[in-house]
Amino acid sequence: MSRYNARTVEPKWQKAWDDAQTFLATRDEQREKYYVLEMFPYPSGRIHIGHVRNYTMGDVIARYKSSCGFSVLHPMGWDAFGMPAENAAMAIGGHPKDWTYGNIAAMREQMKPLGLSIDWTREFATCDPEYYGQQQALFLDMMDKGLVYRKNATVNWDPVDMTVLANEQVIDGKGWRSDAPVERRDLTQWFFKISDWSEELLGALDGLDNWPDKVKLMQANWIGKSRGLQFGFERTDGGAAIEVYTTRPDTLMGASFVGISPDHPLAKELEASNPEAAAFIAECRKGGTTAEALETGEKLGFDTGIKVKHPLNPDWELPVWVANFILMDYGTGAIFACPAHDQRDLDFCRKYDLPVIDTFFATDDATPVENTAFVPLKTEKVKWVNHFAGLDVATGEDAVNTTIDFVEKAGWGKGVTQYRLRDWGLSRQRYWGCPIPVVHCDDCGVVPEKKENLPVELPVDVTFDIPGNPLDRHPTWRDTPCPSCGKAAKRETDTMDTFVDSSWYFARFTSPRADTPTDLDDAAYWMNVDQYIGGIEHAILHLLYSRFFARAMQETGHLPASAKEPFDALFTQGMVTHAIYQTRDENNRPIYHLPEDVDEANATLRATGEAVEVIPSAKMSKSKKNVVDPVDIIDQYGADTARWFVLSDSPPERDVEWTASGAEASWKFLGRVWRLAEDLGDGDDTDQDLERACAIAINEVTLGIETFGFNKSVAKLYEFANAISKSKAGPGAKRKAVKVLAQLMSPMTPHLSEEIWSHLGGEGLIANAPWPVADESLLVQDTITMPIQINGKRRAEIDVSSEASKEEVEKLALAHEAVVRALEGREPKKLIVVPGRIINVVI
RNA sequence: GCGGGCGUGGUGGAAUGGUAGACACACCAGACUUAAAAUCUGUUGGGCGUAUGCCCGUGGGGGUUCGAGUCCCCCCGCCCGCACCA
Repeated sequence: MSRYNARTVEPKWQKAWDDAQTFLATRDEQREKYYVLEMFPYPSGRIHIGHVRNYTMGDVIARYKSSCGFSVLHPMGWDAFGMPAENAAMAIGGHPKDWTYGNIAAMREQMKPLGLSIDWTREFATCDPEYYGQQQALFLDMMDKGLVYRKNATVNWDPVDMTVLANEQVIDGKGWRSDAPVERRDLTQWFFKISDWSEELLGALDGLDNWPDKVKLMQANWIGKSRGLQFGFERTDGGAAIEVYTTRPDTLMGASFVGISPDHPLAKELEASNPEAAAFIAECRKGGTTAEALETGEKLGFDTGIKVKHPLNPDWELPVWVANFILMDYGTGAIFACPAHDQRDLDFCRKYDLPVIDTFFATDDATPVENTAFVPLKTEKVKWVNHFAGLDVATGEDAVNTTIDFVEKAGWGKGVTQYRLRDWGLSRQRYWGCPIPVVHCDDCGVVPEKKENLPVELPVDVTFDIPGNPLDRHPTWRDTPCPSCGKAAKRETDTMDTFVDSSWYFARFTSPRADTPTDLDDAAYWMNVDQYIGGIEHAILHLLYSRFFARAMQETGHLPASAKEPFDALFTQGMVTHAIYQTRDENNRPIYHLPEDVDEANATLRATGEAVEVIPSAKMSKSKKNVVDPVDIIDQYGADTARWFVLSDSPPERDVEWTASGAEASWKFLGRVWRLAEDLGDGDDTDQDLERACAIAINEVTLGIETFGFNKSVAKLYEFANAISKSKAGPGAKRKAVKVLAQLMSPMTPHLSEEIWSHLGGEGLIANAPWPVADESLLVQDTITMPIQINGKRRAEIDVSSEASKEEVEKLALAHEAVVRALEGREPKKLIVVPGRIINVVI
């Protein structure tokens, strides 16, 4: 008996697939196409076990669909621009380009042994000039269609390094390198007009039937459509009225002050004239730009001394405050605060001693608000106090609508639909990205580069020894003649957000070498992506931007109308986690230990026997040392084991914890399957039970794959393998069953399956064999077992004919000993029979 | 802070509102072996009971239902996102 040797078997079959060009995607109008795509990786340099999970899932789908007769496209590429390459250049020297391409080569070598069914002829990296040149062409077309514009926007500014920082580089409000407090600063930047598509992007979510509800909900909330009231507060000093937008106009009688953003025009006016205001606003500009920083930071206010009149009572004056938590980007940048029904407003009013006025109460409790705002659901009925449109008891929803109608009739405000979605700022003041292909000319203004001059390539002779954007200080690259008038002009030195790169790569895969962004015929054949797979962390930005880009590409003639929604089905997979092992030093600080240094069973260090603390299931992180390297796993057990393990146990959308014992168990199982096949004889014998087990396995494994229940498919395959090993059937029947087993396992463990297939004399490659079909006639059962509940608790079960009528089942149930005993001669209060399912006798 | 999700034995998990714990890990027992490994067989949610069996049990509390892990409300914990990380 020879042991299955993955180390020799796996490369053998990978070569066989390569030689046969098994995974080459070809346009075949005779066959239905299937495009499966996993979110492409950032080339960090090492593949991560999370990559293995992601790509294995896609590979299962791709191989399965291929067996089902589809013409499959399953490509791979690299999301290769971004900050880490520049950081590496700063930290260890060298060039971002060399670092990136070196990493790509290394990762490709680590990925290939996984045996993924990828068409590697379509591979590209977003930092290839061939790719980003087409992206520049696309950008120019979008410019032409008015989808791009420039305006001022706020960035994180490091006053010591004199450079723009990404949010990630701001730690507790300080620059990550300089440790200097970060300031907010305005720059002129490029924007995509995604907000024009708010309604379209929101409405079209309804059609995405094969997207997770949670993702659609997150996107809908992100777009944030709301209906509210916009009106002006007149100033007592005769200055321009302050326009506010509110989604709760019904609470206007509870207004306590008017608040404006530090970036509001009025605030800027005060900044120029009032030193105190200027000092406060300067204070507000400290710290990072994230919504999280703004909303979790201390709420600060400044009383401007300006007063406005309440629109319903000219004698009622409200103070105007500048408040640091009001965003200029949303609504009008000004609000009125109603502290009784908004916790943030309440906290602010208590802090600055501003009035709190209740406008409604719960229907059964009229306790005035103290330190907890009363914020019922908008659908809940509440009792109003002194509502100006005469409301008594009504829901918040009704109150809002009634109020807007009232105000519109009275003529001092209007109902307005707002979206929270902001335009997409794509400018980055960094080197390692796609250059924005425009030129700034003193005479002509902003001039698009000519298409024949694309790609605008990044210069290679740059250094990263000083902070800032090397493009900015590269005269020979920056200085260029104006494409329009030919006079000396300067290139735009901003590069594009890397989200731009990933917003259309899926379309490029349909014709990766085309000399236009896409080839419309290829795009029409391959688009849409039938199944997209990636992490939930991309639920909003990447997926929303891609949906926007698909529409923009349609407007600019690069995608057919049918590809408006680029991803027909989306699946968001969980992370691979691992326990953290730690001991403590004399100061009780944790010391982390690598998994291989720990005896898992006893939770002790192998070297010393010292006990370790085990923190289960944490995100893998190098600093916590809880990382397993897929390369080591493949070396030790082979790719099939790694693939089988990441598909086992945990449902794909949930996190899976990597354990050494689990990997070991997967490896043992695959060995068992090989031994099942190895010494099989042959014959004409058949076995009814095994045939039935085959039919059940085919149906259930297939269902599992179709519904992303890979863990369930795996469990069914265990059952099926167990059934075969326990079966007393003859060699002919067993041989047939094992061939089906190999086929059903082939999307998950393709190498082992090929080996078994060829060993058992299967025809050609199993990768090309058609997916097995269950003999439905074997699945029909004569009798079924039904549980009997008494008052909802299971007390007995009966076997009934699968064709028995409801009445017959009732009769049988009532005659059952346990039921008779429980009834004690009484009639049941109720008798529920769910055919084929359950019987419940209520006494 | 806001938006979204998750929580089931010692562990990973299974369960169209219908027998909670499939399948696997781990543990324990047995077979094989001089021995170990490997392999094979069997037991295993907790409690009570000689036993037919009974009680408890899906993060905590409440509700809807003949019936709730599943639906609703409140709370706790953890995870993801928050627009310049990818």
